[in-house]
Amino acid sequence: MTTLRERAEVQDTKEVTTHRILVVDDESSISDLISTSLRFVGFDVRTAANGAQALQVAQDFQPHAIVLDVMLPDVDGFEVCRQLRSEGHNVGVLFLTAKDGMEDKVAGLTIGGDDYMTKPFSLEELVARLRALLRRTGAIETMPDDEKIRFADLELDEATHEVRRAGQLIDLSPTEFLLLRYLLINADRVVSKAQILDHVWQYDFRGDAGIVETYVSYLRKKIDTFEPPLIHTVRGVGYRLRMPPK
Amino acid sequence: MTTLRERAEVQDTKEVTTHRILVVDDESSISDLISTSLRFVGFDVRTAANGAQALQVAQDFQPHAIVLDVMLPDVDGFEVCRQLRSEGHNVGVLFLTAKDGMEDKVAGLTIGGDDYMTKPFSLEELVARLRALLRRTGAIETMPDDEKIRFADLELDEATHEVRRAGQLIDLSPTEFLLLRYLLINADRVVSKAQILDHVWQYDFRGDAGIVETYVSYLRKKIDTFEPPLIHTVRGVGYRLRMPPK
DNA sequence: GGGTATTCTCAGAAAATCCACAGGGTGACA
DNA sequence: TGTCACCCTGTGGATTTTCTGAGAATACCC
Repeated sequence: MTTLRERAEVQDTKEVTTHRILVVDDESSISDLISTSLRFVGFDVRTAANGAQALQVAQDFQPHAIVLDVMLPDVDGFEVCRQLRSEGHNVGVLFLTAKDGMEDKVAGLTIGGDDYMTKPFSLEELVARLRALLRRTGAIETMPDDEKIRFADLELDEATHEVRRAGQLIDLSPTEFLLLRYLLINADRVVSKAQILDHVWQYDFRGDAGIVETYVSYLRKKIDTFEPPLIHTVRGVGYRLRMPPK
Repeated sequence: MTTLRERAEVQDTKEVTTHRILVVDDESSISDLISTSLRFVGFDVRTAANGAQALQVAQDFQPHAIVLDVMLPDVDGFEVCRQLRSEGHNVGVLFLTAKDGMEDKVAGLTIGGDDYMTKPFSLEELVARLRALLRRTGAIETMPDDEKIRFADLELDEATHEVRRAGQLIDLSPTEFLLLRYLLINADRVVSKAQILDHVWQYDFRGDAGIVETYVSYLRKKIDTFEPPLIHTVRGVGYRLRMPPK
């Protein structure tokens, strides 16, 4: 399996107070991928490869949130979660599940402030969900407006998943939303198609980078029919969200 | 394989705190080319020819960044990277990949601040990407303005890929951008056409040096329509960016 | 189940870029 | 002032990159 890594961005959203995240997964490729990604956006990350280890690490790491695979070699994720809670750890948990029949079961078990995602997922989404989780569990105290990303007359609301341009509501598909979000987070800087692919698409996507062009085209049709256009292509390099040059 | 046709350049941007870079490639022609180039710009370079050696050297060299070919005789670059990280080396990696079937394997290379380039590349670009990598991984502490290179009323922004003359935005093609960047880095110094060719063009470029004249001409048409002209030719020697003598 | 939305591939068109080449300029120097 | 080497720049074709529409495959929703 490929180890994922690379590049440069999201300085904007670096965590101010560094939050501690525990990542629990027995596949090292996955936990590497996740922890690299989370570290990069500014979290303090520790990993565990099984339930026992998870409990142990949680004890002295005292994480603010846990990314927890439900399928572990020893006990399953739910059990780990239960034990943590009974030991008084009051942390949010983001469950990871394979894409089998389990989904409903997981959904039922994530009653509190918890959440779950099915593998494979996009790293952008992982980060977004984790932040939302931290907010819900009070680990991040948030101003009411804090969940909106703005650029020019463009506004993206994390909480409601609404996007507006010039006040007007715009309907985006999930992928379009993630792409726009990534562009917004990196507003004004050039991001390459490879970067976009790595962050917005599921980590096991093996297709061509041409898909990015297609989605940029979709996005333009939806948000850049307004004036002025905000999505600009930097030939040979990538794309960039920017205000019209003055 | 090409050797550097001429030496001596880029003193301006010598690293202040010398950064240690580990170059890992089994083709000695490539690793020579790279390490020579990096040493010139002021890095402290060490090389390794395979994965095992890389791990070993990394251990006592403690590099700030690694230039890592993914195709190695023993283990592949991804594995090397993973092992490094699991040993606690928290360094940025700039992967080098061949232009062929690698495309799908390339997925995920830009996740954690790392980057990749496909061979063949231009040395200018290598250095630029490496610097960006060091900035991202915090090995270079950066002022917000640090990604701009200025000379007179000329300004080149690495992050946005914008170039301005007298505040006015100027649109450059990728090669024009690299060329201008090279001239800017060597501002006030004469650079020969051979040097330019070696640094700006891909290292396997087999064409005529006359191409440099063509591109200088392009550049002049775009940035030297302003007064005063900044690109000066030093007959028989090369080109030089300079302010008009008063 | 059927209809709709979404994702992704593919391929042609359009545009930008790259590069070779060649004629005309220009500076250096005798 | 003539000559020569070097340099500038326009032309044009090949190549690369990007955009976009059409359609197949899939997922989602009622």
